[in-house]
Parts: sequence; C-alpha cells; structure tokens
Amino acid sequence: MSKEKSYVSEAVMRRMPKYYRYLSDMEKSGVERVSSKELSQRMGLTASQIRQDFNCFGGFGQQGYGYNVSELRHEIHKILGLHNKYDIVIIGAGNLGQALANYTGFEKDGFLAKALFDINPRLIGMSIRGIPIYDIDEMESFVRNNNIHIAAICTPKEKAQEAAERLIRSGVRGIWNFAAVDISAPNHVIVENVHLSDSLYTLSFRMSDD
Amino acid sequence: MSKEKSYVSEAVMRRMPKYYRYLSDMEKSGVERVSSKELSQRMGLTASQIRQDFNCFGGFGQQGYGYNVSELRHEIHKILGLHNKYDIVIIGAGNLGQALANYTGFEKDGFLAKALFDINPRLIGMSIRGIPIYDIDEMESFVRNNNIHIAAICTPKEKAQEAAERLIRSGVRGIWNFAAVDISAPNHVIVENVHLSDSLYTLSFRMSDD
DNA sequence: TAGATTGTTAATCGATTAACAATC
DNA sequence: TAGATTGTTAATCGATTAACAATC
Repeated sequence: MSKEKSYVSEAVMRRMPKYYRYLSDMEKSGVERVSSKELSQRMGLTASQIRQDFNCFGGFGQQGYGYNVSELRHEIHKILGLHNKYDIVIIGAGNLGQALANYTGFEKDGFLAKALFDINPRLIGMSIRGIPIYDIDEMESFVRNNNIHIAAICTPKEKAQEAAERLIRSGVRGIWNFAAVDISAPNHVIVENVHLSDSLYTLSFRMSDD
Repeated sequence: MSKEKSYVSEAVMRRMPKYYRYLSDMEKSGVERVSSKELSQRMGLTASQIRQDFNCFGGFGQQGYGYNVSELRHEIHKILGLHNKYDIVIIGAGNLGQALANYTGFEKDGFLAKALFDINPRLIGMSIRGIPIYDIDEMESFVRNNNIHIAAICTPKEKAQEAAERLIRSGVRGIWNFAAVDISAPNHVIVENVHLSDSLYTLSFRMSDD
C-alpha cells in the first residue's frame, strides 16, 4: 500500500505532525472515516493539498469513501517514525532542561529521557522524576554506553556547538536544539531547532505589523 | 530610508529573527560592515535572497560597500517591533510555565512577565523570580487592569482554547501558544505556536527517513 | 448503478535564484 | 576612475490549487 518514501519537501514534512494530531483527536472522539474535504475544513488546508500530501507516501484512501481515520493515523504514526523508541539525554539542567525532564507527555510516543548533564555542582547528583543529573564530564561515556539516539541541548548558546560536537562524536544522531544558535553538524546528524526567541520575535513582528 | 511595510511573506518573516541573531553576534564581535555575499556564507542562504529580503523593508545597504552591521541590526530590531515593550502573562504554572517565568533572557528584548495563573491551590500565592502566581479566576481582571498585551498559554491542551477566548475578551492581542492544539482566534489577534511535540515528531521523521 | 471521493495530471501561483544596470 | 556590491527586474524553480479520469 505504501510507496517508498523518496523525496518529501520540508513543507509537507512540517504538516505531518499536524495531521497526526488531528487524526489522533478524531480517532479518540470516535470518528471512523473522513474525506479530504472534511479534514481540510477542520484543519484549514485545502482538500487538494491534503490529498497531495498523503500521496507522497502512498494511497491511504479509497475512492468514494475517503480515509479510515484509525488506519490513516496509524500510517502517519509510522511515517513519523514513532514506532521507534528513542533514548534521550538532556544537556543543561536549567529551567528548560528540567521542564523537559519533568514533562511526561513524550514518553507515550517512545521518547525516553535517560539522564541530564550539567556543570553546576549543586545540581549534579540530584534527579528529576527519577532521571539523574550527572556531571557533564560523564556525558560522552554515558551516551556511548547507553546507546543514546537524541540529545536535547538546553545549554547557554555559547556552549551549544561544543556540546553538539562532543555528542555527535559519541554517537548521537539527532539533536533537539533549544539554544539560540544554529548548530552545524554533519549530514548524517539531524538537527531540529526550537528557537524560542525567534518565535517570540515573530510574534512581536506580527503584532506591530500595521 | 525605510519603505512602508506592505506585504511580507511568511517565509521572509521567519528569516528576520535569524538575521537579527547573526547581526547581533557580529556587532558584538566588532564586525563593522558585511556584504550580502559574506552574510550568505555565514548563514547558509544565497546573497540574492538576503538582498531580496531586506528590500521588502527598504534599502539598508550601499552599493560598493555592503551593509553597516550596527545600522542593519538596528533596522531589523525596529522591523521586529522590539522597540516596543510587551507585558506578558503566563497561563499555567506547570513545568513549562515556570521555566518561562524563570528565564530572564526575554527581558532585555522588552518582554516582561507580570504574572502566572493556575488552578492548582498549592501553586497559587507562590511566586517565581518575584512574579506572582494567581488563581486563574483573577486572570481576566488582571489582564484588563494591567493592560497585558501577550499571553503565553502553557496549559494542558484541553484548556487552551477556552483560556485563549477569555484572554482575548480581556484585551490580549498576542498569544504565544505552547499547548499542542491549534487555537482559533479573530484576525486582530496574533497566535504564534510553539508545538514542541510537532518539533520532536519532525526530528523522529527525519531520523528514520531512509 | 449513481454518487462520492480519491489519486494524479495540468495550471497557477509564489518564492528563490540569476542577471545586470545603477551607483557608491 | 575602477572595482565592488547593491537594488531590482527577469528567469527559474517548487509548491499549491484546480481539474478530472479512475474507481470504490
């Protein structure tokens, strides 16, 4: 049923989590089938775009019927790679690092925080929701020994690039970057940025836009 | 010097904070001038795109010379509306709400957290970095009386839309939404989303993409 | 079957890149 | 002045939308 995933544009990719959200909600509220038209109305997209998007990955629908919600949700779950389990470390146990560690919502999707790392001696030795905070000196061996896939970088921006390089050398393949810098990494390593200040600036821009 | 800001595409808008970041760094490290070519190399864009982007807002450069870093940074500062001061409330004093309140970095840009609101009686009455946590029942009057511009929504997703509606009725004009739902709002209200789970799903997608 | 809705091709629109005249 | 680099127009590329034959 599902084509090989050849090339998927950034634009399409960024919409997939949104589809997943809407379909999950619909499944939860017992909706069985949905047409591209109805989904387009719910999500504020065009039906055409929705059909194009899904057809990047194969034909999930049925002419005259539409899409089965559970089935489609499941397909997108697979597309997003959420059938995999990911072990995560959090670098920087400040406000944001701790908030991520405390948040339990990502676990149901298979993202498991295994440790935090910090330089602050007052934090080292503590733990958050059972997740230990270690000295940053132990970061590389921990990542290596525990086969960690993803690192969330929550350090000050000055430390982010160096941390990234050490993590990558230790085998990390994905970086979830919360520091306000662009991290450079080799092609086989995926960097996903959450630039909170960029986001806030954008809000400011649009609020003062008139 | 600077044109009226007529229409700026989403794509251009999303690049402005990045320009601002790079130019701020360059100014701090004493770089005086920069050409679109050099900036393009630093930022990983094309020189052409950079010139097009800036020309949405007016001619900031000089033929044969390039751009003056401080001046350009200052222009983008204005474009982003960062000369304004914004008073913020944070709705939901959980992990994320507390992390935002604790973070001091946004204050230098003029974003000032004035209060948090929660339903949890154990949190109400406490304060974070001097920022009080109030009962959510007081949210509307506080927003009205203190002329609050922006609300950061850090509630569970089930509560986000209702909170948004109450905030908007009370005069909020910008919503920084951290809940994993799309909030609907009238046109005059700007909604900026930070969908952390979407971001993580995207990372997963790209890591499993081969 | 007739109606509905997909999958897919073609048309349109918008964003990026290239080119170059203007000018510092 | 000559060289450099902008601002801006034209060309290209890619993404979105429209249209429709295929088919459930």
